[in-house]
Amino acid sequence: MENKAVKPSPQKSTRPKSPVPRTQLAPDHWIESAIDVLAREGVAGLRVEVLAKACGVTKGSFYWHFKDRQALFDAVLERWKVGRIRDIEKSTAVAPGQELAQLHYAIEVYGASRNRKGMAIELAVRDWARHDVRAAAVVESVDLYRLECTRKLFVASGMTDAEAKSRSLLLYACVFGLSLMHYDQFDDNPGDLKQRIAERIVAA
Amino acid sequence: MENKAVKPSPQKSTRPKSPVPRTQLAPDHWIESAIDVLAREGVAGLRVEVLAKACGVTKGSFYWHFKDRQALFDAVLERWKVGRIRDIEKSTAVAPGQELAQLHYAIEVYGASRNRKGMAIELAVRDWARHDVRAAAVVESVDLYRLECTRKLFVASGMTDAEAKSRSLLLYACVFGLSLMHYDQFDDNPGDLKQRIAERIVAA
DNA sequence: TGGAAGACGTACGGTAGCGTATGGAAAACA
DNA sequence: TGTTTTCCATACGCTACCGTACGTCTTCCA
Repeated sequence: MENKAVKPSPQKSTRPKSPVPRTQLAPDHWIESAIDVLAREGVAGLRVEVLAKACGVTKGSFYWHFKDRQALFDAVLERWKVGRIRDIEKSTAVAPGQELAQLHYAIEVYGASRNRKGMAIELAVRDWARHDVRAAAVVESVDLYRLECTRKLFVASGMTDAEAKSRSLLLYACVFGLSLMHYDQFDDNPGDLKQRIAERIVAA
Repeated sequence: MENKAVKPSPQKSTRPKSPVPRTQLAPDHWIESAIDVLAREGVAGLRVEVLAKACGVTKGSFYWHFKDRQALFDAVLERWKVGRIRDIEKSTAVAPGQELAQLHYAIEVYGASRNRKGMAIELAVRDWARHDVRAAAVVESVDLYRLECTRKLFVASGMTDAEAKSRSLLLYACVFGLSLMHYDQFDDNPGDLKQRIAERIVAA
């Protein structure tokens, strides 16, 4: 396995066509690939040589684009943060009178099975935040933004500010908490359970 | 650093007094130490040589008591499981008429700052369960037991079974979800927020 | 067209960790 | 007191990483 004098092999069968812009393209590719791995394996899976193999290159490329592993971590966190804030803005902008419907929609979206990867990233980042102050700071800022947005929705639907705050916190706590639990055997109609929970969170 | 011909040093200054029962004592010590590390660093921190140093011994001891690393994992999961079930039984046994008070107490206990380590273990095990089927099975059985116990409390307090199920799920989802979130900056009176949330979960 | 910079491959040293093999001390036992 | 069993230490091989040094190819530009 060692000292294997591999032939040069100029064409590594990867990179079949990308003759146009070589630069400024790779960093994004690294980050997106890293977020994929983050969703599947958590931050512990973000290893330089593994990512390189997943990208079809070697470490040489990585250390050209990033100072070190921590630089990739920072880039991943930053991209996650801006992505979350953009999504929150998009999903809490609503016409007057539709606030409660929008809150229901927000709850449903997080629990949807099509959003499995998004929730996996969410949980991975939160677990990351339990051991890393940088990740914790990002999670805190995202949480604050989310809580503020849904608080405004509750206020717009007629609640007091104190009540809106507690509802907002309840909403996200429940959304993330549900994704932590294993209740498949608890009820044969989980859709009904979720519906009742959403009502309890949103309804007056 | 290498090939350091260390002197035998028969007395390693550890084990100052334990002349009574040598056997059958170490395995528990390993498991308890492992759970400590689990709370602080997650399952990724459960490394044989690190644990050995924390216990004041070497790997030799570990591999005498455990077949391999997975055996320790299994032991940790088993101990956590029986500990959780014992606690649940203790905290959901209640005199008739006190069901709602007991539910409030359960919510408060999980969020209490004195229970920080317990919640850290809880989150570590749940993150573990996202990448390991054995941990997932343990979490599932514990969740099922918890959900059943609180469901009975809600039923005993006069709710329908369907409503009790959704409340039970809401309770634990919220408890675990809150511990995932960073909302220190969201409100200057988190106690009031928690109180309102608990009311929303429990009250009719 | 020839050199310079960009982008990547290869090889190396170093660390951390798993699991095994083996020796050795202490206790239990006969 | 001698032997066996417990229990642990030491040393070893192996793998997976991180980060660096350096070589190589391509592309762009004067």
